[in-house]
Amino acid sequence: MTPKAPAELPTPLARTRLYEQVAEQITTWIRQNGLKAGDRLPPERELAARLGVSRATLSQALVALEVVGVVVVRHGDGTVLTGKHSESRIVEAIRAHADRMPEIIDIRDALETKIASLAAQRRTDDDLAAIDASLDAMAASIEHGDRGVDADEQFHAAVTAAAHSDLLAQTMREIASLIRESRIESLSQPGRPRNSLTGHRAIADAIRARDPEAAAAAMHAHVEMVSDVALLREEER
Amino acid sequence: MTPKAPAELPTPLARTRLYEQVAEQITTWIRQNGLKAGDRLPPERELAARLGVSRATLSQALVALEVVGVVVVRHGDGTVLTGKHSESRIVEAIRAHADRMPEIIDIRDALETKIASLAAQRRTDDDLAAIDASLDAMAASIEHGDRGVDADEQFHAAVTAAAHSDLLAQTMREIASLIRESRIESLSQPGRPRNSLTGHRAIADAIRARDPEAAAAAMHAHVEMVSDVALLREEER
DNA sequence: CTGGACTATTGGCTAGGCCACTGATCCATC
DNA sequence: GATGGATCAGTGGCCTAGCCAATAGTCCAG
Repeated sequence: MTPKAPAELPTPLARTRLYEQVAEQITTWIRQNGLKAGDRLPPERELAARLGVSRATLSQALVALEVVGVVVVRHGDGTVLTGKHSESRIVEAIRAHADRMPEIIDIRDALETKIASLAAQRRTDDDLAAIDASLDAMAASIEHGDRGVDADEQFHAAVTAAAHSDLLAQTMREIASLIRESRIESLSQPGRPRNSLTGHRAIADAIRARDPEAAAAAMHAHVEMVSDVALLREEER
Repeated sequence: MTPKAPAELPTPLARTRLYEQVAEQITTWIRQNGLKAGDRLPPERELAARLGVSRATLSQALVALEVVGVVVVRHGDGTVLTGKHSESRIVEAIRAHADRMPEIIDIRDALETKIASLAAQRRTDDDLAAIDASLDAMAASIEHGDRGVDADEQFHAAVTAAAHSDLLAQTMREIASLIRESRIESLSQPGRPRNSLTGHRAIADAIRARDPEAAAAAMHAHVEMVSDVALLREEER
């Protein structure tokens, strides 16, 4: 409604709570000193004093770390580190290694191939309409000389929805941010958007025909095509 | 080292911290009153009084809920709910629906088939040795009339390791607890452990021969066999 | 050598208080 | 009328001070 959004205002200024900073300090301290599972943090009273905060605030930070699974606080004993760290999250596991593009492609292939197959079996007419709509959007986007990143995501989201599996959708969502990176890379290649659109059409047709094998094959080929770029880029460095 | 573990001692007694109970109460309260994203929690002072805890404790509970992403606490304004809930975690998403056995099988099929394929391409001799060892363990286990649940897990873990993909391994780990349930079901069927062992041998042979397609096919058949039971059980109720 | 009592250490939780931020309202100014 | 400043009530942020409760180690009696 705002009459012409004014470019981009400074920034909403990300303000942090004290406990967040404290938690941050503690984790860096853990990393720097190379503490491992089973090691103990200093007593709350001492740690609070050293960090210059009250015990209450430190306690909040420990609650946060406990929820995330970095430490476990034991009444009367102390605060000990767990081995888990925050490794329970898939994405972070990868981000740590920075460039695991091949692995991303592996899992994407595994999931999307299955998703395509299921979509061919389970899709409703509405699902199909959504998929077709995303194809149109991508075609239009390319017409305008755009790369069609959004439309690309829209297509994959529509197919995923058509598979009617919450778990698969959930897992895809978890690695979505990783996939997005490779997606942008790929679509930046000259002529790639058009190839991608062709691939999408093949997948859509197989789903329309309710042919699981063809859908899986088409999706597999599509993911492979994308991987070319990503892998190439990987070797370049 | 303990001379003969004494069956199963009572229970370590799961003690909970007050803030956990408070957080629990708040979430149930949210659910019962059907609060949605954007709605506000009562002021801390009032809420603390109503729950019969101090503001400090309530604050800890709110930190926990904030870390999990249920609420966002705004200084000077109030505590508002986010729409995210705890849906970021795959396992919990499923546990909520309790019996999503078919979905678990879908994703297991997607991941393990790919893993088998990769294992066939990338396995080292050591990987193969580990896989063979798990087969021996399962055979021995069955000899003893056991169901071989542990050996079964060991086999799949060995294959996963042979795929040399941290991301896939990580994702498998995320849904491991869910798979375990279906695994126990399956192996409880009479004669099933032996069938399972045969399936494992076929997979191992394909990996030994470095034949990705055969490995994928064998794994797919294996997962399908397991699904029979699980799906059957699903229909029974 | 076992079992119980004691004690120092450490976290759990509360009470009460002051400060900082937010949003609404009102009003002086232009 | 619109703008910008001042004010105020409500709300969270964080602190101090203190007592309670659990733990683990020590020591002693049996």
